[in-house]
Amino acid sequence: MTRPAQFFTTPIYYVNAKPHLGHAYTTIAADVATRFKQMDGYDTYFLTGTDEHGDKIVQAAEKENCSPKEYVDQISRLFQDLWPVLNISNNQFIRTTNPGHIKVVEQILTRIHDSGDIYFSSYEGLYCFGCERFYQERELTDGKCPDHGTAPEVIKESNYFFRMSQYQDWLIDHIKANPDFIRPEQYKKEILSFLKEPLEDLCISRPKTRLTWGITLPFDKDYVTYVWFDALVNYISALGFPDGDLFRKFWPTTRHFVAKDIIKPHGIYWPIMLKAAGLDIYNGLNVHGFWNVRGSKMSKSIGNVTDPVEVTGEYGVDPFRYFLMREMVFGRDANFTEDQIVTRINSDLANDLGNLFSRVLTMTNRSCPEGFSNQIPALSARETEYSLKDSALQAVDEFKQAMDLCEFHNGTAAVWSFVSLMNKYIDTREPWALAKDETRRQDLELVLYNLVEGLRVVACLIYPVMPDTAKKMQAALGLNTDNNGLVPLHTIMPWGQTAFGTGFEKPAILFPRIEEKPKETQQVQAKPFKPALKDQISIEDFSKIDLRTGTILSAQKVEESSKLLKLTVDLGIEKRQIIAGIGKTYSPESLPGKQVIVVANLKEARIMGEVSQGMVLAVKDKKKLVLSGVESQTANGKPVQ
RNA sequence: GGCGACGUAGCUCAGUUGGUCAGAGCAUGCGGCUCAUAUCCGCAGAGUCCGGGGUUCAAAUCCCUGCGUCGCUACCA
Repeated sequence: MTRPAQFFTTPIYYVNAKPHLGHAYTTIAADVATRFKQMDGYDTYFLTGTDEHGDKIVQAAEKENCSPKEYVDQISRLFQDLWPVLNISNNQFIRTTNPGHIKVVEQILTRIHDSGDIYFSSYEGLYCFGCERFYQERELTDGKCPDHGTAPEVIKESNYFFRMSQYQDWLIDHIKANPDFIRPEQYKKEILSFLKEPLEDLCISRPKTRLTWGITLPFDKDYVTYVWFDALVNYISALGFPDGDLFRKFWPTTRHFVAKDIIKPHGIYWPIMLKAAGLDIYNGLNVHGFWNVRGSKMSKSIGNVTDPVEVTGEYGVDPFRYFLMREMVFGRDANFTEDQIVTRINSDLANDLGNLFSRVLTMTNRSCPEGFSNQIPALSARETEYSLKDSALQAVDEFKQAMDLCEFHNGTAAVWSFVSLMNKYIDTREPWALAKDETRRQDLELVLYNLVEGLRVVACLIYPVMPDTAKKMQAALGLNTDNNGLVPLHTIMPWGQTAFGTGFEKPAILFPRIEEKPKETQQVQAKPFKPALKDQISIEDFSKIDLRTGTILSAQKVEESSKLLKLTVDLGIEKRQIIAGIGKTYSPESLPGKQVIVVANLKEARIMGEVSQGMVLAVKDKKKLVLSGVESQTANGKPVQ
């Protein structure tokens, strides 16, 4: 009998920054799903990798004084090195700079080009050669490039476009006909609502005069492909499209794990690309939410970008994986704080499971140093009264049901309900009392046997989330761990697999408690995961900025704008018109008379059709912008040092 | 401004298709046990399920509206 197949992927991560918590979560989730499916008898394949082309990479490489290839090698290495640390069991790590991948991208492009869904279209635009980019007319200042002060040239640029609109109705039908195509439900709704608007064709190329770090179009050597075909095709190139064994076996079973920010490319562009290329559509998309850190979205400027390497170093891999799976409702956003991870580790792992493991094995070791005697089955008359079997069975069922739906929080919760039940069971049966009464020797053994059996079930179920701990527990329980902790789901349940006549070692501590919580809090504040500041600049850099005092003379709303105000500012020597995005915090009437600090030598810009000759300084606090002024009234136009 | 969410006990949040849905964990208080990593077990708190309106025999759960928070985006020089 052949085993059913299951293919899981993570997105290929863009190598413009080192891995953070979000990357770790997606990858761990996919890993947990993979390990679960393996338990459930599936033949799995698990793919992750890095996305390495594009303009941003070229720029980043220039900054680092190295070639794009050297740069992407370096960052991609960080990802490749992280996964073993997090116990990720991926079968392959794909890079979009791999020759094999590039070849498949060319094939797909050729197919779709041949079938007529890629067309060439030229358009005229205003192009500034200095900036190497097109400008909209409203972006220009007096018809000139705001950066270079030169008139942009009207040039005709042509690009390749992917005709998506004709597949729109097909996609809507496909999504509706396959309820599992996009999960959870809320994201399916979101995609369908996107699809209510007509789809525009997708620009899929860049001329080599503008971008060289990419894959050359097979049908036009002067162009490289841009983002979509380059990146998404990794999912099939990794499997050896078009005729690899892996491709045939796994492709139809694909489930992609993605974060909610990239559902559009995955939920719309990708299926349409596949359809246009005449390929099977992947099976489905599992969409998860974002991790906020300490209450706000991860961002470099807030300084809360969380490094999974640091967290793992602090708390260990398994606790980290457990926390991520237990705390986030798959699909929704969740919050990550030191306090919460410490609480989870202490209460769920150390107190509930770790302590249970310890107390059961210590008692068993003491009461039955030679192991259980095999008279226990004879006690079947009392089995119902004493058994944990039904609860264990329920835990296994609920676990399986939840894990199948990627409801990892519910899966772990089901296991922990059982753990909690075992703790209650001990309280009720009072094995320490039984141990003092020789006449109740058999009752004692039965109670302990049931508990050891219960631990065995738990040790098997936690494998997808905490593979190391699963193995450790199984070893302590005298089970075979040749398969590194993986025990087939259907073999867990026959109750009574614990061997007779073999004693147990005194157990090691599974999860040490993290003590001194107040101290922890202090440490967190004293040592943020990452410094919040931008790179250092020299005094020369700073002196280039000409800051002056100025007084707002008048202010009015910019029409059709929600937060832009048009200010007239007296700089002493001259008056300036400045457009400022402070309309959410300040009303126009409240501004005249206020003295502010102005960046006086900022290039002119045109915003919403209005000229802006400078910028007023303001402090950004969440969405609020608070103007920065001077401590006491001064003359206008004075330099700020 | 547009699009999308979210607003449930002190805190963090569960509550797919409306009728034991008023819940869990943590924190707090009291009580119990002593096998165990000072762990475990039991009990308690009375929270207008953001406000208002509507649909319904019945709504935290559906519809409308108001307020608040957040994300994306547009116009953050």
